[in-house]
Amino acid sequence: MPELPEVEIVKCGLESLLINPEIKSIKTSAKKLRTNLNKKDLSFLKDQKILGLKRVAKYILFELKESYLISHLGMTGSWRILDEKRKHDHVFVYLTDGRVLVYHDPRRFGQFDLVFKKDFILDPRFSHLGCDPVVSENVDLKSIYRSMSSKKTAIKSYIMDQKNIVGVGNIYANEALFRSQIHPLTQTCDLSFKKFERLFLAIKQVLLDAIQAGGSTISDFRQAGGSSGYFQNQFFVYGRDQELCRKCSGLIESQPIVGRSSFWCPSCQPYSKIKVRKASGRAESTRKKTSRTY
DNA sequence: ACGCGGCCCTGGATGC
DNA sequence: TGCATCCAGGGCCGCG
Repeated sequence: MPELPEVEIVKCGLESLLINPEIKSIKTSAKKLRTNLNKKDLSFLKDQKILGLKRVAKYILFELKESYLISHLGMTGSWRILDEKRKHDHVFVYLTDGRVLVYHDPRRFGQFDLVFKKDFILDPRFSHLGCDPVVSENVDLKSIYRSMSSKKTAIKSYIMDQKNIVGVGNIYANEALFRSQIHPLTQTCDLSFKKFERLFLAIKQVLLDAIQAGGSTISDFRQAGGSSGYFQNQFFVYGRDQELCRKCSGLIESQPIVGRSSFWCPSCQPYSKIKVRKASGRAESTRKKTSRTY
């Protein structure tokens, strides 16, 4: 299930496969993906040179002269150079060097689109994205924290919302919360700045570690080219319900949070509401100090 | 305005 | 063995 690390790895894999490539034509299967290229797009894409690849959040962008061919892997999307046709192959990119790049997606949650560069900035999919913990420099944590504190939702759901922080899906949200010792149900308004800062660093680190390990391979994810990642061997909590915590040997617990399976260690991630509350005078002074310090 | 549940979709696991 | 049911989840939509 591709989150930021997996998408980054697929993008890098595609970069290495596509040296000086030119699209001859693109064909699609009749099956519906979440969004498909239409006939007009397909005719526009003929004879276009691929100038480069970018990753924006969990999207892969094939940079063309005036436009971007957008690919989102959804849950089970993958790219490979066509060897033999397989069930669930949906998009075939015929290159002028004779090779065929093929997009495979059993669950068909993937998306394709063509967006002109001039329209890119206004595209609602890209205009509301939060910061990218892996590539953004000088992230203004204070301002994210201010906006977060005014909301009331489970922190896990908050960090998975691409409007807030991009690239974090269910696996890495669980793992980052474990690393920063925060219970996933903690309300955003109850989290201190210090804990949020710790969480943000944990998110960044877990994403970087996963990239380093080649991503996580759970059932469907494959790198461009087909090899597996091995970050799944380093999970502390994800998918480990009722197993022993690798840190304290307590039992990992699990429960859906906002519709997504969530895992935590109750002793490493105690659920508490410790925060500097705004109501009291004492809290107010601490709050002032907080905003000065950070 | 914002938070949350439902939905899309298929393959694998589980239950009977 | 074979069929039915459930579960996984990224992002969009609609409801309260």
